[in-house]
Amino acid sequence: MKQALTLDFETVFQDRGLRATHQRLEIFKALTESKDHPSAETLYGDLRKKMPTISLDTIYRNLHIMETHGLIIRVVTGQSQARFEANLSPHHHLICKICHTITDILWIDFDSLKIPQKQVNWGRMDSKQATITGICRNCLDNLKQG
Amino acid sequence: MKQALTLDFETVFQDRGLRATHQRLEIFKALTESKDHPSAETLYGDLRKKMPTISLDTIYRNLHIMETHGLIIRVVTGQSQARFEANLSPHHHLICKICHTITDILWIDFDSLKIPQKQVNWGRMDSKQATITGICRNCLDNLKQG
DNA sequence: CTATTAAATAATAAAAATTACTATTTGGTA
DNA sequence: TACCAAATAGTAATTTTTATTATTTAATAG
Repeated sequence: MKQALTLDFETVFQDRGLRATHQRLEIFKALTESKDHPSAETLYGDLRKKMPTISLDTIYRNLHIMETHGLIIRVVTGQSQARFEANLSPHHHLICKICHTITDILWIDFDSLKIPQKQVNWGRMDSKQATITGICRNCLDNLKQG
Repeated sequence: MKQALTLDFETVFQDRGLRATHQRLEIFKALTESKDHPSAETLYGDLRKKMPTISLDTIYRNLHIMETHGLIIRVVTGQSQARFEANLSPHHHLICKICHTITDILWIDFDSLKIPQKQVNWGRMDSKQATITGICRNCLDNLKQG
């Protein structure tokens, strides 16, 4: 079972002419297993527990490679740090401006919405995404207390 | 006419208990007059032509202050550089992933869309924004040529 | 199963983007 | 006109990301 999963990850890269290195597999696996849209720095911290010698450069390089190969998505935020996810199914984001938590949501009504007629000649549109910003319940509660 | 405009800008800050300094007025004016969602660095380059001694720190500090006072918006992008605008009316963005140009669009159908019922308890939602990413007509033409 | 080789990595440095520090200047008020 | 807190310029320090290079490793072919 676990063997089969590892093989899947390997072929994902090999099918694209990319080497299935240990670091690369672990970075991708971490992204597929996490739901918190980690930054490069966060991934670095997490992965060093299992691979103490992994370098931050390797994280950034592989995130960039996976992004250009469409294996992961760079989440559109207003933060300075870039955030990533491996969830490629159509979904959208709730972003808390206090704790910077990003929550995935489904929004079928938005997915089926047509882009305004006026913009059809803008160019090639690859994806449309909705971002809702505000303050999450948890941070709201903290504000009331403090 | 120009005098009246200057007075308006001044009261915008004074009403909020902020000093109407020359630098602050010029930064805000530059944002209200530009349509290209400039970054701090871009504003710095532009403003230095008229105010050679203005510092980058002043740009960043004032952008942050204006953002927290709701006078400008930090545009949600996938870039490392932050981008800003003073257009506060509801609108959305087309972002070219080649030249990073940001184009404003109106999208009334999206504006009137209700947020999924499932998420009503997430917290306090302040704004919802649609971001469409792709490659603009200009960059598409360049790709075909090169 | 070993040798080969180009791709990938670790370690480090550099660059880019943002924030902090401090002496000086300035806008608003008295 | 003088005062004073707020804001600025100049500089340094952080944070975030990308580049450089010697070494290691995955894929392959013998």
